[in-house]
Amino acid sequence: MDALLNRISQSVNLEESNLLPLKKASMLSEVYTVGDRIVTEGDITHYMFVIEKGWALRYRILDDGRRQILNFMIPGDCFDLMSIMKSRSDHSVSAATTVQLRRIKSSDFLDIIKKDPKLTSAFWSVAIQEEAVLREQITRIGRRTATERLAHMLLELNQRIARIEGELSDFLKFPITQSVLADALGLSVVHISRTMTKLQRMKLIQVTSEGVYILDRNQMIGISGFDENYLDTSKLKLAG
Amino acid sequence: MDALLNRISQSVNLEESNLLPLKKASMLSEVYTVGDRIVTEGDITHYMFVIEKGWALRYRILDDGRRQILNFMIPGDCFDLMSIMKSRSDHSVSAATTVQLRRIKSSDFLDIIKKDPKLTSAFWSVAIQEEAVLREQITRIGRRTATERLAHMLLELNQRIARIEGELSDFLKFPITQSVLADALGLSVVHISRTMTKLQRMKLIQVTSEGVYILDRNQMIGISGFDENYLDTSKLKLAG
DNA sequence: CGTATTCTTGACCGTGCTCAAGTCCCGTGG
DNA sequence: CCACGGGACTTGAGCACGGTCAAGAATACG
Repeated sequence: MDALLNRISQSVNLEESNLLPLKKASMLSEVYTVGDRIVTEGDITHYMFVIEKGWALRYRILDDGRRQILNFMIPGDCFDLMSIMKSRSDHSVSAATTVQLRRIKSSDFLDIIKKDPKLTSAFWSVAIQEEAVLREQITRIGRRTATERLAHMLLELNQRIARIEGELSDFLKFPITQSVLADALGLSVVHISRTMTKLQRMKLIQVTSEGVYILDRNQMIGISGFDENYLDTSKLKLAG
Repeated sequence: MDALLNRISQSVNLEESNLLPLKKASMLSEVYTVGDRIVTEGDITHYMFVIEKGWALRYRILDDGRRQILNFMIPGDCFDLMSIMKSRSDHSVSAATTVQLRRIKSSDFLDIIKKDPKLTSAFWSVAIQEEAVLREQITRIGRRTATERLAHMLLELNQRIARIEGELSDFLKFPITQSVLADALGLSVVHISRTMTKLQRMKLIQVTSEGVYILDRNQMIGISGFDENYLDTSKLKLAG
């Protein structure tokens, strides 16, 4: 429950007590390992999921096998909030690392948040952020160069991790292959490799098998046009 | 109110009576003309808007002037549902044609939909579709070629118009300059022009000053990988 | 009717792709 | 413990898709 609490209490002052009903109604899922599919395109899921541990990917596959990663999901991220409408999923979700989920029946979820305005507010905030992440992804792949895309993506993930960990670290633990990164950024694997090398030669990052050190954040921000206020929802509240 | 009614009654059986409270609490905006900004990045809007007439654009501008159109908004589309969280807008909205809006205070909107489960359901559905449109945009610009992107975009707009007009027409009234189309598809104006010409030479479309005739829908679908079930929300309902 | 914007077309260029070979790393089995 | 195999990453060479620049035509607008 910690992942969820951390996530949604950024924008709304929640107590453990607000989460109790969710906790009761939800259960931990089996553990998924790398590559396991959690949701398949076309499915109707009857659950809302929260990532407790690990990273997951939302993606679509085109007829000829091309893959587009829509976004990365990290602990505290929720999906599919939209399952409460019983619609078919237009994309798949799979585990990028070992993943532990918490799941709650859509109908229970709906009942619970309807009864607690703070929870309603919290999940609206989650939905807002989800859309913001998608919009950022659109401008990234639509109008930025390869170098900008990569730097921007690393900064975004670094920042999103910071929000759940409570502090901004210069080390981004990054369990993602270059092949996944390529499909996220609309580039080829080869070009991702070259671009990573380029960023390292520029002394902006250092790559290890565990992740990426951000050596010069200011210059990274400069070349990528990253917005430091991105996802700053600390001052959100429900209209009324 | 017709635009809104048409839009949301696809997924939920709504009567005029469901909309009455919204009608009472909302008002028609002044008319915007081409290029007028409706929302500016960084604004906190206190209103939810519905497009009654005309087309609008959501977009972001990068520091050096590059522009990315996030999506096209047509009659019946709503924004910003998210204003109920009082967050700053991370993008701008402007009129692509003469635009007439209906606006309703976020707080009133929230009160009204909370009282009517059908309305709650209807607007969840709107939010789902909004996200689906963004995801489609990501795969389009991330993993499709210029020709595929253009054909796919035309089919999407054709389909979205069909949903509000009630029937699928082979003529798409298209009030958009190639410059806007370029910024939507992550391409240059010059390349949009060449690609339109190419589609015409292939006898897939015919372009007039008023819009685009879709001459061979099947082949268009074939080359673009368009999903005909896209946004088919006719069977959605609220979990419970 | 003149000016500005949009669209078209050509020539050239460059970012990023493809193909291919080679290295590194790690897990598995002999 | 080493040999093997597979996946991930790197690097080079050549190419192509789409960008840029520029000039001219068409269209819209004041």
